[in-house]
Amino acid sequence: MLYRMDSSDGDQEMRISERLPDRDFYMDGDVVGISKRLLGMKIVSNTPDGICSGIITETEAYAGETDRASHAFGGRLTQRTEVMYREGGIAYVYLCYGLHSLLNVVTGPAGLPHAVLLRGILPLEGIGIMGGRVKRSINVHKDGLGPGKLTRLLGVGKSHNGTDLKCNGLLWIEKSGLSITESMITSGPRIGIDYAGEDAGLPYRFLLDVVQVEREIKKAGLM
DNA sequence: AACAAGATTAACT
DNA sequence: GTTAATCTTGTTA
Repeated sequence: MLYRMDSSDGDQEMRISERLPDRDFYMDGDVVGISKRLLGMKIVSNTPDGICSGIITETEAYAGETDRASHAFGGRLTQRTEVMYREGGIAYVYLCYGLHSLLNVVTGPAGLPHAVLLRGILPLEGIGIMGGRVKRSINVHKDGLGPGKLTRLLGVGKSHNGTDLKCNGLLWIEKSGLSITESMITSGPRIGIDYAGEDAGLPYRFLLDVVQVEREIKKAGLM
């Protein structure tokens, strides 16, 4: 499948498949490392409304059975967590507080229930479609921040649970081509997991400096 | 079968 | 800063 990048790229046209991270990218057992490497990549959704995308700007690592904040803590293998135990490179979507769909990237080999929660995007393509979903115009600096807000903008819901993110189907992740350095990343404790006891303080939340990212986006001609 | 809690958000005071 | 909205899941009985 071919897909034309926006006009500022002139006649540059590239196969999406060349931008899809390979299977090995998701198989890494280091979920913290993947959480950082996902920053600056592009998440894309394809729904009947059209294509929407955003640059991933905030992530959190959930380190499987040994992490008190993880749904799989203690080896809990249930209908809900079963997706986390599959091979990396698929989506884990669940309903939080009965209201919000939260989107995770499952990572690691089968049997290792690691996942990365996507907490923030900088909307890129399909901003008009996103506006329709929230019934007002989009503020790209605010409306993509928050795990529930991100899924609403992208039109992601429980039906996306288990979706393969390694292929361009309904929901996938692409390399953006942006050059992200360690100096653009800050880390801190995860949000909303006070119940996790001693693991609540782990610095497993990662944020991209939006100012620097936008500079990169302009440099790369994505905006 | 019943129940408490939750990886949140928006709209309040 | 506080609170309502809303429902699936995991746990306990």
